[in-house]
Amino acid sequence: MKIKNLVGNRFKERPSDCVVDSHALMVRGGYIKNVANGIFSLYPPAKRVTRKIENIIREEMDRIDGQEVMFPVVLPGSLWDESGRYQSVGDELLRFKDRSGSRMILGMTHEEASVQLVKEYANSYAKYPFMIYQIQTKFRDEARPRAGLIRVREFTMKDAYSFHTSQEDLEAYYQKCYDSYNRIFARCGIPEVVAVASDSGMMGGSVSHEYMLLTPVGEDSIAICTECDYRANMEAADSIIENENLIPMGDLTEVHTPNEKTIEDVGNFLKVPVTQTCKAVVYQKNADDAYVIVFIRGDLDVNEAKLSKLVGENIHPAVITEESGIVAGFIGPKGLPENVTVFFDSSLKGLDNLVVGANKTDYHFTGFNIERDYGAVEYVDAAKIVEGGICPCCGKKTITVQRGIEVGNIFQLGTKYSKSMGLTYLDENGETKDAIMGCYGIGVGRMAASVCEVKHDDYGPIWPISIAPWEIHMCLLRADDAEAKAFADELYGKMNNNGMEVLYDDREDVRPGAMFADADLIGAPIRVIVGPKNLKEGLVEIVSRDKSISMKVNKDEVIEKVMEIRAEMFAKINEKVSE
RNA sequence: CGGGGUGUGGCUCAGCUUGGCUAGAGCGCCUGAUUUGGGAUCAGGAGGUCGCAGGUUCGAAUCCUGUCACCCCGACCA
Repeated sequence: MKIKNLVGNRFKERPSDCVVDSHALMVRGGYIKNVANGIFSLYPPAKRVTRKIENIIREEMDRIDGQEVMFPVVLPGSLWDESGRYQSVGDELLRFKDRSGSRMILGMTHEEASVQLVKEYANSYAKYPFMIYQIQTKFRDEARPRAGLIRVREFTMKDAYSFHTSQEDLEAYYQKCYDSYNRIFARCGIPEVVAVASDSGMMGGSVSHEYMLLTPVGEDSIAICTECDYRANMEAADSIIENENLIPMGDLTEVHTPNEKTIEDVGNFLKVPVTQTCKAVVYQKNADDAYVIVFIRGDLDVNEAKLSKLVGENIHPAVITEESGIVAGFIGPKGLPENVTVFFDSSLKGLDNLVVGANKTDYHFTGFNIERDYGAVEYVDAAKIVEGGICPCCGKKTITVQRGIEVGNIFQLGTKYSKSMGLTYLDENGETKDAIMGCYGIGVGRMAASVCEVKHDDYGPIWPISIAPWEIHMCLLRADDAEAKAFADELYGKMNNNGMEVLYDDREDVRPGAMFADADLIGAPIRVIVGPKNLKEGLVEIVSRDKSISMKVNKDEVIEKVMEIRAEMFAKINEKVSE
């Protein structure tokens, strides 16, 4: 491929609306073109990167006995009625009607389609276990796409579905997938991706993991223990709080706290540490539904994902109305209206001298003791884990919170879809059983952007050789020099004949600086520079994009040397790939 | 969905507060010349109904109203 024929412009200046580096570089490098909010076209370099990622994924899925299939992008609403998700999923599921008025959807995930596909086939225990996967376009009508290819509405995803006859078999396969994913990320040049325990959200099921690439640009917060292997999405992380009573237990006293509404204000006003206060956070499902109030230690935040699980449905911060009988800013356990559901977070356990609201405008209680003044309660875990908090695994105060991009996930679905959609089989005893399922996803475009995000410099991406759009970028510095041109053309031909992937820059009238700037944006790991000056001495320059290699070699040994460097680069990547 | 911001040639932006002749600059693009080892120089040139629709006005990129799009924060999110 000659760069002069490459479709797509490269830009010197950073587009003003790009916030993250991968987005800016992929626009500047002629990788992507925005079509609509969260919808992109890919230029050849991006397509070449994603194709390589897809091929690595294919090889690894096939390695764990996956069979590639293809589901439709457009699915009938009725199929999603069967699982109940036509109703239960929110607006990110794009619903529309076809010409006959039938309800249709754009596929955002394919559990339903996968069950539909195998329902007739998988009617006997003898057919199990098996896994099917596809690499295909998904559409999710995200509320807020952002950061280039990292969060989009339309994207390519590998999604896999496994089917089993026992939980043990699912777990064994889940482990295989877990390992397979680590191999995929290592082969794509990002072995630093970590698996974290996660909340399974709308997918349902019990056990699930997310694969996170740690970067400040990431959208998810992850609790990581610096001592042991504990890693969990903030949404799923257990919060453990040990309390000490700094103030001796006193009598319940109502105090006047005019206009002191936030718990920090009240604490300051009463000169009580915020860790000896109890705040109330009010939630509800919808605007007209009953209130759910969580009491939690004043310095902590409620984890809404965990709370939703406790409540059994998705809840959101509530709008408190006058007629509700709830006194915003002065809410306490004592004297609440009857129709509210109350939770006590375990962070309050063991505190016997609390400051709480008195359910009366401008009044709080001091000396509040939950057992004595309210009654026995069952504490729940509804708090967000905090930096420096206690590790649920090793018990030390070693939790750090980092940001990450979710590049993949795996779920043990159980029988959620097989039960609702009637995927059953006959076991050895002729009994009808529900199939047990797992599902496994990887976002291809997001992965490309993520790699760019963690492997780049100011001038462009530094692609790992396994997914680089081209392995070799050859610059001919003086295309007007007949001798140099002849040599470079011949070298280009030979490299092509040797099966090497070369992007050849033989543009005339382009100065070296511009050529190198383009090469930096393309980000090929190996650069071959042919120029008359070196050629006079029989030399050709070879450098690596990451600057770790810089050498001049005899012009007759270029191919040999490049092959050697290429092999070393692959070897370095494969070192990190576990068996 | 709530809050904030921005829409001016392909890209980055100025001009808008305080309305006024043919709407500017840099980059990119085309032609020619001179150049050529880290984004060349000179000369000439193409390209914009200032997001769109109304309104105010003798006159609107500029003021008002509406609308659309995009970006950021939040909510939401396999």
